Amino acid sequence: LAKRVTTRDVAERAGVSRTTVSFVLNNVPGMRISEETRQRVLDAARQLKYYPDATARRMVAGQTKLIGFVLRQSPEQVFGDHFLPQVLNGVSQAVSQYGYHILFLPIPPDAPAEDYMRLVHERHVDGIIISGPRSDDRELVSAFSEGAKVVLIGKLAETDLPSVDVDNIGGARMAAEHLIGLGHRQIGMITNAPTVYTGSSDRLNGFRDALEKHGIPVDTNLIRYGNFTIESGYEAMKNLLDSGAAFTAVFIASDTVALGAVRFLRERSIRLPEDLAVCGFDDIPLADFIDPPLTTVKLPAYGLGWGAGDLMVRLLNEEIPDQPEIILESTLVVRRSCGASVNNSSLIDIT
Amino acid sequence: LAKRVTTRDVAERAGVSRTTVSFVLNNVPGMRISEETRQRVLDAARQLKYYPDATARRMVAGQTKLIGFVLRQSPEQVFGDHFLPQVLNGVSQAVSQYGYHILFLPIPPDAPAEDYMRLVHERHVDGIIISGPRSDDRELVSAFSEGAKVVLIGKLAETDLPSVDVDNIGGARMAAEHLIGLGHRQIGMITNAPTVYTGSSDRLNGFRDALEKHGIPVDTNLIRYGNFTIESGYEAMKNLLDSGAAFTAVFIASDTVALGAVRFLRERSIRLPEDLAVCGFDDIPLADFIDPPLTTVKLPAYGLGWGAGDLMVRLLNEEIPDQPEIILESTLVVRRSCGASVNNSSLIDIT
DNA sequence: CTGTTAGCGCTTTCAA
DNA sequence: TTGAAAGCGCTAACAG
Repeated sequence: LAKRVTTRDVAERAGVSRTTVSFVLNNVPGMRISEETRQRVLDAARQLKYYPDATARRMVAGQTKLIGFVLRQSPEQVFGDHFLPQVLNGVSQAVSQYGYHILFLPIPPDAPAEDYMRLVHERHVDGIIISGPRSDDRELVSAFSEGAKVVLIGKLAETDLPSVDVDNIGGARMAAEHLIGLGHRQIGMITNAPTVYTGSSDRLNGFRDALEKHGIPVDTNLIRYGNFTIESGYEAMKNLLDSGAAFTAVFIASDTVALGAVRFLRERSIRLPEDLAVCGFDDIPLADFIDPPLTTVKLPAYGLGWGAGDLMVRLLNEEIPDQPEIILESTLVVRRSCGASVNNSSLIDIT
Repeated sequence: LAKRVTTRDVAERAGVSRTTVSFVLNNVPGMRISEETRQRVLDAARQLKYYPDATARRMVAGQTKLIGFVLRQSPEQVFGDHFLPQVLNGVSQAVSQYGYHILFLPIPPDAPAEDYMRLVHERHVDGIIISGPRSDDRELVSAFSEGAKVVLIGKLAETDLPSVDVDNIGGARMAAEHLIGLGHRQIGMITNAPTVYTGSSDRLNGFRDALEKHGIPVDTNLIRYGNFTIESGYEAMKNLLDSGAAFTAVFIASDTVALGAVRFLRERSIRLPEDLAVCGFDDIPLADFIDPPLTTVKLPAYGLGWGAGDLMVRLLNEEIPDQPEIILESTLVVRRSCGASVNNSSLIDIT
């Protein structure tokens, strides 16, 4: 590598001091520099192909202009993460206009929080966005109260850290009401994950809400628990069906889990939606392609990322966000797995 | 924010100089420090919760320990990118053990190369990995020859930049031979994208190779061109079918494009694989779930990322890689869309 | 209008 | 075995 060109070189070439170079190149306001000197500096910089050194700038600026994006997921989860590209893109777009870059750090859930807290302690980044925080990531709370900039994607129970999340309760309620509106009264549910996850218990609660609101008793025998995976959906559905309980519809709080359930239903030759109505959650890309296309709740993935990025920038600017906990609306996407009339058959409507 | 704790504070507290602090904390070899002093320093650091400042370290080390991952894709492409999570994970795993972090930067294809070259010029990063370089990203070549560390995921025609890519030719050949082995002689093809993309023309060439090798004339009338999207597959298949040409199988060089094609075939009530055998490329997660499950060519997404990360680390260590152009093997995943006998029905085999 | 000077926090010769 | 001092490249008070 050729030796690096510094302000010193530019200054020498232009016959001025390093300060002047800095002033000219940064267009420091209030610093009136003669047009002639100015040009000399600019020319010298161009000829020498001078680029300011980011690290040196950070050193003096006291900030890195880097935001850590911590993905608290196991590699397997990451692989199956249909939203990551959108979320990442959202974050990136939100912060790039303010001069920030994204430091991407995948961390398995079983790794100690220390692994990513180092990012903030050692000042690799100005703040961190944590996607999928674990409920025992308590370091976050103390770090935040000590001034660290932290934004959650998802929620951490019993904390008031700045966060962006999907309206899981509302989304689940919407799904359940759709089923109820279609005339179903015996509705089963399979959660997306164990209820230790806030998102899971929220979806379960939304489901319950809707039933109660419509005077339908919640039957615990119709509830099963998924675990993120396709397999867990297969097992849960098998278990639910084999229990002998009667139901005409199922709300499955994860499309991925629903995939497994649908597989099992196919094996048993149970037709959708004729024999059983199925409603999912997430709207993964597959949802529109399985047979029948799955009615589900669409999550605003890009918005999640954008919201987190935007919130972080505000935090970094010392703005006190009026609303540090952002809840994003989700929308019901009606396809054919519930039996509702759909005029835009996915087989024809290509968008 | 509380004032930052520096080596000075630790030194003061331990009653030693900053130098000693640095020696102790970094375990500098050959520096024999009395066990007592050593402990005093360690204690002081712990009590003060001292963390070395990453930026300051970079400043003196002359390297950032950051690797730029540039995603040269439009936002729409990013959204539909099923491989990104795996690739990112691969890169991250490969470099993290060497102390590197990933700087993630999505850049639309129509943005000037300058937008990401700044990363290397201003030394935000020690090197960049470019996923999906544009054929006119020539700055990369000159930058590389001037010592910049660059690794491509994909290929840049007529250059010998270090790169990691999939064996598109071999993969397409494999797909075509599978079809031929099944007895097909009139085989159509829909490309994944215009042939200005190296990957596309490679897949087309692999397809041709296979036919020629088996003495089957290549019929240009059976070739159509996709454009990354589902819609383009729909149109291409429609066009191919309406042309009146006769064929019993189609090789579609992208599962996404194949999705559109399959939609059209369904509309025309053409059964797979009875009426027409279809083979895809990529093995996107959906491939196993559409009806019938799609036979396709699986790409080593994680390996792509890992390979790029590993290559970058070697470059950074000034190792001259014996093989700067890595070509990763792809594998044929036989499902049911081609009519081959499959003992692991996806409806039963849950993995 | 421009230059001198003092750091940012750390590592690392070189002396003591 | 430890400390003084220089310096990474830049910015920004403060003079001149």
